[in-house]
Amino acid sequence: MKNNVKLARIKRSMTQQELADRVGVTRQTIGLIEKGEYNPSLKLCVAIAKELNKTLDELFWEVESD
Amino acid sequence: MKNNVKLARIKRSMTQQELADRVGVTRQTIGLIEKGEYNPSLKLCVAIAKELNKTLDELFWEVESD
DNA sequence: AGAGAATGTAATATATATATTGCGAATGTA
DNA sequence: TACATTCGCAATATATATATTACATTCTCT
Repeated sequence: MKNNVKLARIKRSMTQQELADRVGVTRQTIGLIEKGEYNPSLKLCVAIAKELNKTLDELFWEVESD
Repeated sequence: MKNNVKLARIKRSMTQQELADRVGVTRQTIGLIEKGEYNPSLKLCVAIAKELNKTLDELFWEVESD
């Protein structure tokens, strides 16, 4: 479950805690998603994408690397 | 959690059972996702999208209606 | 070097996605 | 009519996403 969340978050100079608060989860959840160890729910993916001004595809579709 | 899964599946003339088999879940899970009552995992969303030759955005991003 | 913020990570608890089984309704078709 | 296919829809069981709490590590700033 590789993704571009960490990259997009840092570009917007947000902390994990800030993003977590804005999408209504804990910092740990964001951390594990960024690490690629979680398989997050669609609802959470959408919330994260909107918060980071990205689409689902930009964050989660066929991510090559970072 | 509205989406375009049912529409895309029928366009490819697949049954719920076929799609379920190909993405490795049960027919019930597909049915509930199509009905919009589930909050599926990202991994499952990606599997469904690939099976239906769509992207995440096409199936799950800001779906207006069907 | 020290302090504070941001992050990594682990243990246990809880909520919920998904499986399993089964039945009923609608549809097509022989 | 009868049979098969597809789908809707329950009830219960299981797996796993997420919360909670806590501590360690890394980085930045003074």
